[in-house]
Amino acid sequence: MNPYEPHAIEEKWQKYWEEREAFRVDEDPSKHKYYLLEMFPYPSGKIHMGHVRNYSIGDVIARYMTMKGLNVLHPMGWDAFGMPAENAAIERGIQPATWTHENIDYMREQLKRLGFGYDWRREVATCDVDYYRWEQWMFLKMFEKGLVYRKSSPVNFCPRCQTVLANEQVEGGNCWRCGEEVIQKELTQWFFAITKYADELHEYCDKLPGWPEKVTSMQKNWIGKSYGVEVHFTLEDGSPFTIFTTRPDTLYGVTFMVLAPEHPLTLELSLGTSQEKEVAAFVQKVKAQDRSFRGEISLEKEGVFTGKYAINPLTGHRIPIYVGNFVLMEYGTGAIMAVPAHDQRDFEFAKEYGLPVIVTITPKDRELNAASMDCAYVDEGVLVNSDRFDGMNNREAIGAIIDYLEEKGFGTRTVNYRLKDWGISRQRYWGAPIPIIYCDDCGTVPVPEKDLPVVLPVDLEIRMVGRSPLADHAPFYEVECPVCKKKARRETDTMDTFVESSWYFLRYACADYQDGPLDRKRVDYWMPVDQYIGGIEHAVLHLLYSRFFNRVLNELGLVGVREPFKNLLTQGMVIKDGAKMSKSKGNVVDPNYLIEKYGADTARLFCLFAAPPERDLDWSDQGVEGSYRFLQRVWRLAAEHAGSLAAVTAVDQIPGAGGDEKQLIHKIHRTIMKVTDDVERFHLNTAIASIMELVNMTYKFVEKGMDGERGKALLKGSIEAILRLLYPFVPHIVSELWQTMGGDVVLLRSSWPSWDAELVKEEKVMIAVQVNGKLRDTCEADRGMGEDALKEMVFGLEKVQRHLEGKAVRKTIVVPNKLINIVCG
RNA sequence: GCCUGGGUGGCGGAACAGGCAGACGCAAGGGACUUAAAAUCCCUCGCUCCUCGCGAGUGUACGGGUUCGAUUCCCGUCCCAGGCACCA
Repeated sequence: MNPYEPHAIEEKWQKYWEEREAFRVDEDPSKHKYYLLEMFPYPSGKIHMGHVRNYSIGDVIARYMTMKGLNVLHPMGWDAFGMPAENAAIERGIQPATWTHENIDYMREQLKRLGFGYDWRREVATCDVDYYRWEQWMFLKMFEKGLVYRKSSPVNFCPRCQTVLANEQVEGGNCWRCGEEVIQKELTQWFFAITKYADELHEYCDKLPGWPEKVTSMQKNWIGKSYGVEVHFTLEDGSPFTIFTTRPDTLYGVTFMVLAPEHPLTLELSLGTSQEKEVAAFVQKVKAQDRSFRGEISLEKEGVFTGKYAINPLTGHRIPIYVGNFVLMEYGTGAIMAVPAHDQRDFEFAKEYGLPVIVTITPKDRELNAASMDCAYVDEGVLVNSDRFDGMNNREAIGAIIDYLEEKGFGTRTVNYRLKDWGISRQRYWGAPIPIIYCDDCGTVPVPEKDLPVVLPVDLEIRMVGRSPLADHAPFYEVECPVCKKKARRETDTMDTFVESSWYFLRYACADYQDGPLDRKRVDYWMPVDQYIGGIEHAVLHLLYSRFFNRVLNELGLVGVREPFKNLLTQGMVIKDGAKMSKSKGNVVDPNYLIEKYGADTARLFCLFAAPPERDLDWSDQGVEGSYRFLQRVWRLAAEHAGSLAAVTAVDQIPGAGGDEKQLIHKIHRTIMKVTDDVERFHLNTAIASIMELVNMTYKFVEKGMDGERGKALLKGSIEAILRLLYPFVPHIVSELWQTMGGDVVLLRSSWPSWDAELVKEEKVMIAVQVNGKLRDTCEADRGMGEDALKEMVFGLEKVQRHLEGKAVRKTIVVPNKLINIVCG
């Protein structure tokens, strides 16, 4: 028997797969397709354990689905634009393009050394002109449709990265990438109109049963849909003053109004009043504070009276208008009605400035006293002081009051979203150029389609100056206006790299297509992605952008489906010593080291066995040893008997078999059933555990001595089942052993084993025997034994007798083939 | 504060639909083989108590409830992780 030498066999089989293009796949309408996708990596330099885990899970599913006979698309590519390439350029004087491509080449080799089966013909790198040229094309189409526009607005800016960030890319006031505190800056930039799809994106969250609820609820939360009403108050001169509220049931309790400092009316209202100076000073002061500071929930509520009043359309009351630091311009109308009795924020503000409190909702069990309240009452109750709505439950009142407002023309039912449009301009070099030209005479002119692509020059010096190096590179920005042919200037910002990752999964379907962005026919064959696998960190970023982008492309006629990802699996992080692996923590395990020490199969097996995919994986060096030991055990089992079993025909059932043979047959079939079921549900850790059990039992079978030819045939049947079941997890060692045993490796790749439902059942079953719900004994019985026979047998047991002593049996519960519980007392 | 998850041995984790809690693996302890070590194989392994047995009790964050029976269902509490958060 040869010893298990992972390196030699892994190299051998990787070469074999490569030479035969084993994972090449073509569109074949006669076969069922299965599109399996893992989130593509950023080519940062080398593969880390998170990738190994993600791609190991994916590879199991891809190989399993292939074995089941599906036509499996399993592609890989590179999210290749981004800042680290520029940083490398600044720090080491290497061109971003060179750095990126070198990294890609190295990482591609690493993926191959891990034995992942991809159709490499479909590889895409987003920094290649052949990729981003189509993104520019899409940008132009979106421009035509009004889905992309330019505006000046305060934006999130990271001083370290020297660029703008989308709202989704700010985490608790800090940059999602580098952690630097984000500041606000007024900039003109390009936006994708994702809010036009806010409602649909929200609604479809409930139509994605294949997604973890955690992710859809995070997306819903992010979109932040709230139902309410815009109420038209008026100023004393009769001009309109509209606010948004979700609580029209409290309209009779309004005692003041508050405007956001940025609201255009704020300064206007105070003009000519005694408050003018004070308001102006307040607005100045608030604007000087940065947004993360203003967002602090603990921030003291402050405000100033504007000098003007509004009229409540329901009551006709004259209500003072304030400006306040806690009202946001970006949400609703930038103005609110304040009901201190039933809103905690309003309550705090009212207390601070001595404003009145009017109770309009009372709880069922007590009276509220406006004068003595120490916090707002925000729960359900019955309306009071509310004219015709008195006595109504406040939940019902919401609808009733909205109806009344609409009838009278005082308001309009409205839905508000927290989601903002997606700002995509980045003042960075290493990204896809935005295909726009600015002309003094013609204004903003899109680059004509025939002039695409706008190629990113790859031969300029990269410096850290707070704007794109492209802005200093005349050969790029000096351009003639496509309309009037006069001198014009090209847009020098590039697109957010999340744009590239919003459609790469479509390009895989037709990566070589040259006549357009996507080959509809091929895209239609493969889409949607049947299973998407990646980290939870993209729950709102990438996954929301992709859903938006796919919809746009669907409307452009490029894709047939509305939702791109049918099923989503979010895998957990890889943890060591209680923290995520990171250079700064010094707890990184290098995949190269693992491959060298144990081989790729062991690395894969450990990642899959140590925890279920969705959970965080606690790294354990001893656990890796254990996985290695298991593979050695499998190796010995198969390799040792390969010779003596060469001439034997494998069987997995023997009519009339008994004893150990029967037990093993049963185990083989039950394991096949269990592993199939587990893999379908992504319970890969338990799938491996049950294969281990079968291996253990097969060893025992060998030790007990096989019964001649028949036993050998069964042993071979068991080993073959083990190898087949193990193939998706550890394909190198299995391929080698399969070949050693004289099997056809091509066949192996398409033969997931099936089980015989009859053989899964055991004829003898162990019955748990309980007295008053406590386990007292177990006994063996024939499957399907009648209740009476079973009772007779069980009542005869000594331990049962002992616990029944002196007690009367009240009843007996029998769960067929499982349990009997005798209730006595 | 709100929305998701989650809490099971020394550890990672099992238990699919309410029916033997702790599969599988790691670690630990004991033994076999060996001149020795490694490797391999065998045994023990939730906790407590005792008369050490074919023993008793107890045990899935905590407190209740439903049930013959609850890790699983219901109510309440605590803790941990992630997300959102003056969003009107």
